[in-house]
Amino acid sequence: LSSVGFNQQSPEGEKGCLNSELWHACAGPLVSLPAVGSRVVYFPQGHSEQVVASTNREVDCQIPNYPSLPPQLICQLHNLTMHADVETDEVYAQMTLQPLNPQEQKEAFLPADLGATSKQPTNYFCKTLTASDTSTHGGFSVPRRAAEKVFPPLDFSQQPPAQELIARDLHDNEWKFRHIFRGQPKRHLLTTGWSVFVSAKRLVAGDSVIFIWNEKNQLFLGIRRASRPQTVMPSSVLSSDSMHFGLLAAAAHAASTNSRFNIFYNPRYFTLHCFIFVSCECLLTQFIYLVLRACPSEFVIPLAKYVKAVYHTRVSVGMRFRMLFETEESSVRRYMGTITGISDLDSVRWPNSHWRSVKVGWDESTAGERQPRVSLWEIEPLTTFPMYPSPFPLRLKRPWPPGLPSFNGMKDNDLGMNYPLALLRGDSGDRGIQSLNFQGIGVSPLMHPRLEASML
Amino acid sequence: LSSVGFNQQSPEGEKGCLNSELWHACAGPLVSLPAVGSRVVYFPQGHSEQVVASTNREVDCQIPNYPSLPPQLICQLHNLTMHADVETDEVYAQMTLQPLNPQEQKEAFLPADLGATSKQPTNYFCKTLTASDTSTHGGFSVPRRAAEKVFPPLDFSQQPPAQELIARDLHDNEWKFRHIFRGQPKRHLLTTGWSVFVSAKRLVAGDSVIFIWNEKNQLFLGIRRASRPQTVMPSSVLSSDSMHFGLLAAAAHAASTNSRFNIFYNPRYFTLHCFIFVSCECLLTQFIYLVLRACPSEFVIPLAKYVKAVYHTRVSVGMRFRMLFETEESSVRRYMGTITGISDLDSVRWPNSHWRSVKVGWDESTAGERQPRVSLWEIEPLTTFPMYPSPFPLRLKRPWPPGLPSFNGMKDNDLGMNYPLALLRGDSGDRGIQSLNFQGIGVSPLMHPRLEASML
DNA sequence: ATGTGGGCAAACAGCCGACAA
DNA sequence: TTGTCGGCTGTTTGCCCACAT
Repeated sequence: LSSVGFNQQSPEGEKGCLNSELWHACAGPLVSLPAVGSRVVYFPQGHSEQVVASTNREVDCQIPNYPSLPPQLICQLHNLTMHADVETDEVYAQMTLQPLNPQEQKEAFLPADLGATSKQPTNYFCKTLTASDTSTHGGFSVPRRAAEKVFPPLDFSQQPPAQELIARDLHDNEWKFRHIFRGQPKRHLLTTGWSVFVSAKRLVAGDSVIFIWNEKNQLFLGIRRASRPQTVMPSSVLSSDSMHFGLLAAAAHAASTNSRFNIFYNPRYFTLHCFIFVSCECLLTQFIYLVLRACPSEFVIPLAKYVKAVYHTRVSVGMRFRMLFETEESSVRRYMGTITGISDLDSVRWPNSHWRSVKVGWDESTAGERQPRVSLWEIEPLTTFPMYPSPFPLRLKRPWPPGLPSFNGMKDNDLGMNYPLALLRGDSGDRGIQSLNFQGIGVSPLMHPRLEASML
Repeated sequence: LSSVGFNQQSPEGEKGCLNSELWHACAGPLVSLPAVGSRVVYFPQGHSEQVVASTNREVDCQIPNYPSLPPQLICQLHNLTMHADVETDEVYAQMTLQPLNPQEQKEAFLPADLGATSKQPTNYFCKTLTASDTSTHGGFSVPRRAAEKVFPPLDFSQQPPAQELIARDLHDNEWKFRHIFRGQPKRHLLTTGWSVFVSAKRLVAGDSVIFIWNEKNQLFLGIRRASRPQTVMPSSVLSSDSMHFGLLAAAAHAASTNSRFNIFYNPRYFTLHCFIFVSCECLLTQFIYLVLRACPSEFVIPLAKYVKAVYHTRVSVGMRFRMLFETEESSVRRYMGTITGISDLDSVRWPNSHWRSVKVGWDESTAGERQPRVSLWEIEPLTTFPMYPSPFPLRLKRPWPPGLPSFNGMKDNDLGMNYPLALLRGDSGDRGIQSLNFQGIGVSPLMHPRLEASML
């Protein structure tokens, strides 16, 4: 009775039956989770970075070295549960890891148990909400192909055709919507029930909704907020210094006793990379800012991935590579770059760590940008043939306006595979948007002639 | 640029100019903070308890002993800032502590620098919100004496008398209310602006609002939620095991290097004490549950308080004592009990700790209840004369219903000094409420004859 | 194909005194 | 003294289409 009113821990966590497809859809296309039972590599240094990201506090005290804690621990993944924050619906995973003993460690390098599960659902759509979608004046405008693909078919003999949709979110809450096909020209709309959902989830223009239609004819829906982690305030519990002590001490203790420990992995805390381009259009200089989410800070990766990258891949300064990025519209793109150095990120505390040991330069960034660092397993070295700097990329986006999150002139397609979008900032103001905004249906983003032409 | 959108740390914390009176009013009458510069005693064990309370997770892994960490650290309090959670307005404090070196420790016991600041404001009122107060149908009914005491006087030549009130909350946000004196009979009301406040703070019936009128003729307002900590979900950042490692490692490191460390103190995470009574009324057995908030888990206390309690007070089993409690309506009450034992709470990990070393029995609880534990400095031993068990106390309250937080049949007075309230649960259902609900104006709670009669 | 806005009806918010506890 | 309610407006919500992109 001393814990009256404290039983708020995510109920879906207790049951452990959170919908995996939906979780992955919300986590994004780059996120894959190691398989339960497989061997993984855990990087305390990367874990530390995530704590910095989530507490928004750098460590400002002297944290001693933990001699028993190497920069990476080879572990057995005993348990993995997917969760979603009750307040914000932010997805995260809890993992139970057990460091292998020295004997097991040696054996670990022999069999390559590859095992990463990334069940991106097939029948789903993702739409970035417009001002109309989130206003109280109306409902939700469903992209036609999306509605046809993931909603149950309407009875078109009715006038107008309409039905009730029931969808479940990550917490297994039920949401009911009236789905109607009307208007001139005809279109799919969600009316009654939509605004309740918008206000309950506190959605604003720019956020995204995801609908999934699975094999069992069940409908699910999730949300992805527009790059602003909401919680970012564990405050009042533990100082960020103590948190860093905590993760190091927990890992060190587990390593020295070969016992299990738990970590939380939040795939939506990305490493942000910033690209800046200078191009010329309409005889006016254009500055193009591009902020991309790289692979999330994966501080637990499959052992096989680590072994392959560290022991079976030869990298050297000057070598060219490709790397996957998630765009603001949540599709995947590859960017190219060159390795400019290989060195310790923190040679004092974490000597000989492979975590972000590779300094890189991006083809598209100006020389003025500081070099970001990546880890070996994040990049795909190109050894076959050398490439000269590629033409300017297409997935451009200006940094999120710090104030209100309103959108103008944006276009997305209807199935999550968005087409390129270019927003320019420069002397000619927003005029450039018009000339670059297009729908590249059936055209490879890398090959779209119009944008390439406009950039050079 | 890698921290785009992450600057959400409480702005008032940066400036450090949060209104102290308001903070204390929200923290409650039992909370006092040590003075900056003074010497305090820090209990890692108590800190641990607060982490358990805020994460709602017991430690389920084996945490090793930290040999360099004694059960209590004598520290210098270098810095103390008051904060309020941006989302929930929950108050908390950050303290910077520096363990004294052995030489300083010895000296510490000589001069008794007493120093606890508890600036409970004088001109304030606290009202528990009714269903009418929080409904969208109307405004806020201001208790007459409260309005006269803390609101600027109305111009009664107007018909009806009305004015605009501007009050600031803990985040220095401005809230405007129309204050009007009307109705038949006449009463003070807050109308326009009130519902905006209620929905912005997500207040429900049972929560409390506090208005303060200070010497500079400024009006402040704060809230206190009805015993349900809202956040309780640091989740997704660090496992509770790691948090325990963290607080211990941080304190141990600071102790061994005599360096500073930071802690968060959340005064609203109380120790809940549960009292159960059995009485007879209307020929039906009545079970009366009483849940009280004890002194909060004060794991940082003034050194003088510690020295006095531990070295200058003689306690023994069988001794009677009094202890302060905060009631559901946020006034202070003393309850009496008897010391039933003195022993380590955790003799393995924290031998010879004074943290909750005193086992007690309460006069009002039945024998079936397990004995709670208190610390020496929380109680006030009675050495003058022995007392037999006091008549049943009056401040009764049934445990908060787990579901919706609705109130019925509650009465509070207008100045935070609430009068007794009795709610019964038993075979006769809620009928008992009627017979026990009263206003004891001018009657000492301990002496109210009607309730005493009804209980025995 | 789909975002926005005007028109309109129904629902809700919110101010008032009456009444009762 | 103050909590709740019925009565009564003014505002908002939310469904419909037209129109523009």
